[in-house]
Amino acid sequence: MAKKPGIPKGTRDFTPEEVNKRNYIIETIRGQFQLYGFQPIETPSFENSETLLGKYGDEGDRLIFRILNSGDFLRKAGAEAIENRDSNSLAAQISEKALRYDLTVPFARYVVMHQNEIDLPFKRYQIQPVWRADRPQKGRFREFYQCDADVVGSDSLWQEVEFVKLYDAVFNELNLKGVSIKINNRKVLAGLAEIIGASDKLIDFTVALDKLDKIGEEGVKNEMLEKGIHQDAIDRIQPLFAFQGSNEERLDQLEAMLKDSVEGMKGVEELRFIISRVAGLGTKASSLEVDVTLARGLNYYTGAIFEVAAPEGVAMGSIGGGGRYDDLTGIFGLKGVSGVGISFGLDRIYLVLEELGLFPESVVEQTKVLIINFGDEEAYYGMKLLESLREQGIKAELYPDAAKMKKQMNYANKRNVPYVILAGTQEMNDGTYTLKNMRTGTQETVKMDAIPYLG
RNA sequence: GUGGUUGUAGCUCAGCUGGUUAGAGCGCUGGAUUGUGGUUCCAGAGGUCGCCGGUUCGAACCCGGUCUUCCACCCCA
Repeated sequence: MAKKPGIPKGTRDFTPEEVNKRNYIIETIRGQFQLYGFQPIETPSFENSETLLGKYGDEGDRLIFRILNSGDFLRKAGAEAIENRDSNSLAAQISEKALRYDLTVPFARYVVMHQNEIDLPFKRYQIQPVWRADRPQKGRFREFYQCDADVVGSDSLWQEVEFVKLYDAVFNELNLKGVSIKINNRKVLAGLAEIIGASDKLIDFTVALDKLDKIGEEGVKNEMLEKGIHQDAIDRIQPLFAFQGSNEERLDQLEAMLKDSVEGMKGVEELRFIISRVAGLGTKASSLEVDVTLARGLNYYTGAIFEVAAPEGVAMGSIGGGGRYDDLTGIFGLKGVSGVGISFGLDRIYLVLEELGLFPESVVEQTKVLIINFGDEEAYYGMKLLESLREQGIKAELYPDAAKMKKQMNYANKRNVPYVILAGTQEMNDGTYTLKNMRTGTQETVKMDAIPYLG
């Protein structure tokens, strides 16, 4: 007997129902991307290792799936690395390809390679799976979809405003209310580090600050101390731990703290612009909130930083993120091209919609009409009807076998098919068919050429 | 990558300090009902107890390893 099959940790099969629901989300996002003027591209599922490695920090490198070379690669590998059991050195010699880790770096690579065909500013969207060798948890997989929209070649803050509106439009169409779009700015974080004399510890400082809602004020302070940030420096940012009020009030407080930092003040100014314009334009399903503790993607973000939190009460990590990276393509040799973009986490949005029961019923309904099969002659009769139904755009099918009535009805019932058509010798003689509503149980016999109204 | 947790029928779960042929509900198949499903009744099928090894007269239960699940770190969609 063959061993029971399985799939790798952190991957999933999707049932027809799940695929339908996923497609509903994808089509909603895709539709809004197009409405906002983004154009689709796709990139390979794997890239040259050197394209990816070193772009996401040490932590990121660890999570990149690497692809073993083909052939007898060990023969060519350096004996030294094997002898010393040096995995890192050996890996570089026996693996030269790696699975895509996100969609942003491949996009940067794309822009550089296609720079002569692209008209700047270039707005692209991309909906594809990415892979991370992470340890799975709820809402965290090793294979998952990102839905990205980015613009390169424009420094305008109107892009940031547009992205907030885009987020809002998608969540509104998905009927997902109460989403919170958090925004921060790398320059503000850099300014804070600067005024406390910890510019060299920017990453440690912000990573600690980012954990405020998780480990609390004391936890954050302890972590900062552990990272070598002095107590008197921490005291100077004390107001951060008691940040309150409206976005404007928070920005006022920030400004007061950052008045001696040119960079910090620039960050506040940028935030002010985005906040005020979005406030003026309004949002439907989500709210935009300044969150000074937000510190994601610091390895490449240089301006705005976005993170999207599910509505309150839903235990889920962020369902989206993004930000601005000046010089996005610099790592691949094309200087002076700024990029800004956002990402939707399809798999997490799915879990949130599922938890809140927000999938429309129509997403699951597939076939509208099932024609019962009483035998070849009757099936032939039914086929003619099938054709006209399909011409009307009504999803319809014939039960392929002349199985027992009960079995066929049961099949329709379990698959949630709302209508069944019965056409046997009686109907064939009269030139009619019988249409049964499976929800109400009522049925009527109508002329063969009458297309049913299926409400 | 670190620490913990989970795994028994298709699904959700019982299963006593280790002791005969491992159970329930739901689902599934067939029948009651030869052109009428969802309700009801009757009958039936389905499990190498995640996998490998060990302890024991005897293991679903104890021990070790491994895979998987979920959780906390790390990090992140």
